[in-house]
Amino acid sequence: MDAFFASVELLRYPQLKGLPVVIGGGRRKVDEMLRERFEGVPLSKIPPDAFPLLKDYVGRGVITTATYPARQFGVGSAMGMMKAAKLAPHAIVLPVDFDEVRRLSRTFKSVIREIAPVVEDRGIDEVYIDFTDVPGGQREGGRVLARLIQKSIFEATQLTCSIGVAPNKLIAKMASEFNKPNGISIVYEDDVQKQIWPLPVRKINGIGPKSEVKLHKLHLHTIGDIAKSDREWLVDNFGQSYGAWMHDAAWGRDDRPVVTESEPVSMSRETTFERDLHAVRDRAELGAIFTDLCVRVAEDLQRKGYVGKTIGIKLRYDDFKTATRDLTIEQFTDDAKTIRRAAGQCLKRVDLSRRLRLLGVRVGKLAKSGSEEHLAANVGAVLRAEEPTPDLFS
DNA sequence: TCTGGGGTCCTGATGCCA
DNA sequence: TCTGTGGCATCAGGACCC
Repeated sequence: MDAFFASVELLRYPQLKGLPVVIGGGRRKVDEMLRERFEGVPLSKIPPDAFPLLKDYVGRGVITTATYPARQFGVGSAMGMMKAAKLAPHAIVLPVDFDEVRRLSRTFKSVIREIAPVVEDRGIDEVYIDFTDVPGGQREGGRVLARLIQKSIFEATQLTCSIGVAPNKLIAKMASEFNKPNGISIVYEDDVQKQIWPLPVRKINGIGPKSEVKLHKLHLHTIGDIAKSDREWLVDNFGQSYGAWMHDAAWGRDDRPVVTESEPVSMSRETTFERDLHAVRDRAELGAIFTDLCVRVAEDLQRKGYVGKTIGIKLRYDDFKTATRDLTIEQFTDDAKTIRRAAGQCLKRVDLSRRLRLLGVRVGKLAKSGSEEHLAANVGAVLRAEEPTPDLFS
């Protein structure tokens, strides 16, 4: 198989080119800061020197993305806003416009599907493409097709796009990062040792911060270090599945196909509070948030046409420790009240004496609404008029 | 000084059952 | 009746990704 990995560089504001900009933070917060001065003015019409600055940001939130000039100060994705404000106080802050991002994402993917139909969705700004059967796909090792894709995306969205071309998904993803932004990189099977092995271990998609630390402790720093270490030794240290996978990945071996269709496994809603809340002292507030989360998950399920059987909650305490509980009920549901009742049961099984910073509600074990699976489970099940059992938040 | 929100997948503990 | 064993489902936590 020959694979492309393509990712678009989202959100370009021409008037901010070359300036340090961070996008993210609490949406409401940034909107408030903007509204103080620019009620109803579109972002593209606001002059650069009028945007709110990071130093004036107060509250919780993380950075979604940052321009390259902002990254020079050491800020980047997933960093807390308050920490970023210390590093780059004069960087401009922009809110994330999720509706706009989703619209661009749909266009980006449909443009690609028109050219090469075998596409795997990998989130809002990324896809894998199997171009083995695309006519002319092999010309110049894939470069001709990659250029066509870039050009078509730009015409439709004004967005640039980086593309990696390789024998499989794993290498294509790494290759796409070689030439950002708006680049094309081709890596052949024989190039793995020269081009991939010198890279830090973290560049493998699937090795995160925890594994990186562990690898460093074992004196493994580059992908080549992993490749050259003994497979069984890796298995001893990282477990059968992960150790063997890591060794294969370092050798550029990956036989995963490009998967064009998939069903969701779960749907959830969660929120971090502006200040930590206490189950007893802030009961009314927590209760309202809890109910609202259940209503929103139910709406998501209904809108997308799914029902679920496993209802779960997620709590994050003030020390950032997380607790989850779930409960599998007899019938599939997309009903807010039913979800709320089951989630309330879960709530009784966690420690509520400590302050909370986050609350979430999740519905898993999904089936298509009205599907055979759904009906078979629900038809014939005893319908009991259950009294809502009070929980701590109600 | 902290650290969003929406997901997937894996692992280990535990309990049930044949 | 007692004990062992293997398979399976459920649950909790954690790593990772965008």
